[in-house]
Amino acid sequence: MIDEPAPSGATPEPRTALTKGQRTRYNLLISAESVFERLGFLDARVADIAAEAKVAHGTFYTYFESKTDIFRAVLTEFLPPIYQKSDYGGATNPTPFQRVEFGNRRFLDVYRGNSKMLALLEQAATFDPEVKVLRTKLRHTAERRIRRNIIRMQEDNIVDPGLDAEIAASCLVAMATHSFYTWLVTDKRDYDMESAVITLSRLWGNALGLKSESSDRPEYRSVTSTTKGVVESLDLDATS
Amino acid sequence: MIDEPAPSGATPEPRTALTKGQRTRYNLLISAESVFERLGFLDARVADIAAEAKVAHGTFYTYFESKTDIFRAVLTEFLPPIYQKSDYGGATNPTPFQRVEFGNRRFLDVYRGNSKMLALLEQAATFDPEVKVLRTKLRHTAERRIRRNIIRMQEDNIVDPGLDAEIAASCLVAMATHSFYTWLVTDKRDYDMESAVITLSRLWGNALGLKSESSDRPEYRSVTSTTKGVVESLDLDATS
Amino acid sequence: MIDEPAPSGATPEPRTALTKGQRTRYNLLISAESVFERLGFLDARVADIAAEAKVAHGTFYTYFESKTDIFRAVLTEFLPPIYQKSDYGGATNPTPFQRVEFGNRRFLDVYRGNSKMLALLEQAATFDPEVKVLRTKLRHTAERRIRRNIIRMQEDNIVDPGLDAEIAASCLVAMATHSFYTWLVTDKRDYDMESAVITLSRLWGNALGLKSESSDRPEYRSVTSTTKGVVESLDLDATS
Amino acid sequence: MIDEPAPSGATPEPRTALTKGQRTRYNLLISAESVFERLGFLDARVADIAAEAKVAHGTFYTYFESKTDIFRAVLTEFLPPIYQKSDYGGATNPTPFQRVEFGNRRFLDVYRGNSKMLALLEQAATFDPEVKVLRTKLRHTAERRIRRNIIRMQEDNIVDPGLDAEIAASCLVAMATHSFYTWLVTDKRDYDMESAVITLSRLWGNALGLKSESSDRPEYRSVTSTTKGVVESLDLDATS
DNA sequence: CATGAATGAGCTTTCATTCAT
DNA sequence: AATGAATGAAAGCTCATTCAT
Repeated sequence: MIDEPAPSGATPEPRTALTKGQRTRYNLLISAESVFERLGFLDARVADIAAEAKVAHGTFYTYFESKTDIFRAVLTEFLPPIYQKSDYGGATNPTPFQRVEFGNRRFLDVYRGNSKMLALLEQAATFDPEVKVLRTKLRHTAERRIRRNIIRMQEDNIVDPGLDAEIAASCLVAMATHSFYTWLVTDKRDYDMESAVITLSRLWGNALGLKSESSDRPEYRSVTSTTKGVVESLDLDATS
Repeated sequence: MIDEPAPSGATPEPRTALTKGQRTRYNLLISAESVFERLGFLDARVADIAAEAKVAHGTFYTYFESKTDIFRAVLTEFLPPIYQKSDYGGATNPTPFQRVEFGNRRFLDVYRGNSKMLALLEQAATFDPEVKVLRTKLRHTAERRIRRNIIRMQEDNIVDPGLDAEIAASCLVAMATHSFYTWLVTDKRDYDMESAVITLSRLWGNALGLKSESSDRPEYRSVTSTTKGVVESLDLDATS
Repeated sequence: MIDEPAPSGATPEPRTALTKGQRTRYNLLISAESVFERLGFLDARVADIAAEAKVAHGTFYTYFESKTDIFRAVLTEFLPPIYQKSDYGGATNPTPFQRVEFGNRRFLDVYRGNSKMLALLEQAATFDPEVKVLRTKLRHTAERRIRRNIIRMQEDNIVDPGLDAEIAASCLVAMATHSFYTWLVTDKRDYDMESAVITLSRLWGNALGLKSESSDRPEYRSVTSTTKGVVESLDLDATS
Repeated sequence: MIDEPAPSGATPEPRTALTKGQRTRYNLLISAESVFERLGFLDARVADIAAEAKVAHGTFYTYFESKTDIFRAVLTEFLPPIYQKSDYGGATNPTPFQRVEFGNRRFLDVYRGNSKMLALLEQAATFDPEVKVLRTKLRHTAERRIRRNIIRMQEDNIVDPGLDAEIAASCLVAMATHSFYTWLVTDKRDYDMESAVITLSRLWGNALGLKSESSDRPEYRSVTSTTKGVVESLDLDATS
């Protein structure tokens, strides 16, 4: 973030010198993302992508087999980074409630910064099996991490032990992702996102029956919002 | 087949005698539903629908303006009934926890019986603005009802008063609908749905900080499942 | 032939009233034949065929699935008639030599009147498996008939009994068809076809060791040419 | 692989040391033959040939002007040798019947060993004028030689003098080449080739009315098969 | 109302060939 | 000579929609 050469949004800049071919491929990817975001998958034409990348129509097919192919490439090469674990300096000993809120805030950032891409992901998942698999994989990764956290907290006796950890994880991920998806991607609701994150996190904590050892959540008062600390619980990095 | 409207499953049969034109229109609707479920919106062709309805290709356009038109008609005329309020006989004085569980069970039934249609709804909502509006309306109706219930229960002091009722309603609807959507429509997971409903309901109740006057939820034990009683909290009927 | 409405060359005129669709299909077939003959299979474009039939490009696909499809249709619907058995009035008791000559003369007529089509058949057979099958079928039908005649004549003791009838039939059909093909289709040689048929027939008769009971072939003199009588030996009608 | 031209089967190996450029050209030819045999002319792509020769796509055009160009080169540089006169040691004084059989046997060998190439030759001749010329030239060479033999034998009074030598030669070449082509290239018939050659040769001899001075063909018995002696009658070498 | 033939814009994809490096 | 990226003309095919009968 600090010493990197100014990444533009979520799309990562290639780090090393590129051959001419790699450069063209990269330009096509960037152009495709732009065109897909502007027109959606269905209305986007290969011609649009090629034109935006300033290459001949046929050049497109030197690098990608089809519109679907480049679409998947955009998702697989540009999406994962937005889910990468981001460490955040000091923040010693976050309470469980804080961790939940950190996680949800991280989610908010991801949906805020990539709403178009995520809308594309959902759209394509409805008709492209491979994209569906990608989406399922991302979701599973998130669920797995949450599930582990729930189990650990159940062992620590600070979470309702009557909950099925796996199903609960699935439900909570559904709540967080779909809420943000609804608010930011499909419905464009004008909720105050600060309040929304706090409410969502409170529901989440309540749902688990979360009891901090040191009673970090004062009964019926808003949690203190902060983004410090390592976000672990919601890391969706598919490769981890 | 010839003199009977042949109702099937959730699709409502017309109640009164139909003119020939109405009959043809109805046949087209039924066929469209079948074709859309089989092929998805994008791969379905008007020709398929006409063929399945045993009418000439051109006849289609006597009744519907376009493929999108009949698609919307299928959704608006066949979907609403699946969200109809279903009263459930006796069941006197259900506890709040029971009501939550009843609601979620009703949700389960809806997703179980209409997974294809609901998948179509999601798919079409990603590229058809009118369908998107329809989906948003259905969701709002559900959220409104939940919100009212939350507010009422907050007034009765049996729900966490620190929660923003509107946002909480949105989150909880997201959790329930998206969980079922994931489990039954997109991922086809083999979770035991009985356990899933119970876990989901428990999370829901916990999230709200639900306290029954008569302590209806024994600490850390599964709720008794029943489908009797009137499902109010999740009624999505857009007309109500 | 006499009371029919002026058939044009080898292409048969439809006999009954045609619906609009059948008329269009027929026009496309006629146009396709013309275009294929003019440009060959490879250079012919669907657009050319549609244009020649004066229909929209898309109309083509109402009747045929692809260029290959209509090509096969042209061959299967227009070729078989050119091989149909043609009776030829009186000519009582043709001698075996006369029958051979009749057959070859019939062959000549077929190749003369349909050289373009037969060139197309050969061309397409080199890359279209179905056309190859068609060609093989036509050839087999011819071989079968010749074989039967050879066997019968061997039984009558007027043909070299040391010949394998099947292989001999295959060789003789190869000789006749490929000679005419070379002379008339590929090389356009300016041989006098009258002499050519006579020489070919004499070779054929010699090859079989043909001995007429009444010595119909005067030693070393040209046979009398005639086209009367029923041509049986070379009937290639695949349906018989 | 590196310092050897790797000759394979019928394809002639270059005899002298090659420059790097010549080596590349040769590799391209070998690769082209392989690719054409595998895919046919139409489906073969320049890219395939270059890839198989392990050179860059563009390098192809340093050596050949087009796909058609290298195709012709393959035919002219690799086909002629297969028609080379092959002397066959001792075999003193072959009878005319033996010579016919030798010739047909030689033909059989050629078609057996080069069916793919000969199929390609036929295919390309249907759409490439230059290849057509090549094919006609090969055929003419064969016909010329047969014609000379026929004339000589007619002068020797051992062949039917009523036959037009040129047309007869054309017919007999058609019979032999097209029979083998049908049996081995297009139809893949499972005739016993030994019997086939004998039948074919017998027909050939009969057709010419061949009378050996010393009656070399015992009435209705198979000729003795041998491949010894110089094959003259069917030598197709276009350069002779 | 029903028919079904006709329309044609619009998209994807291929690959022989060129050319700057 | 060799490279391999870039070119772009061409063609096939689809299918929602129209319309004359």
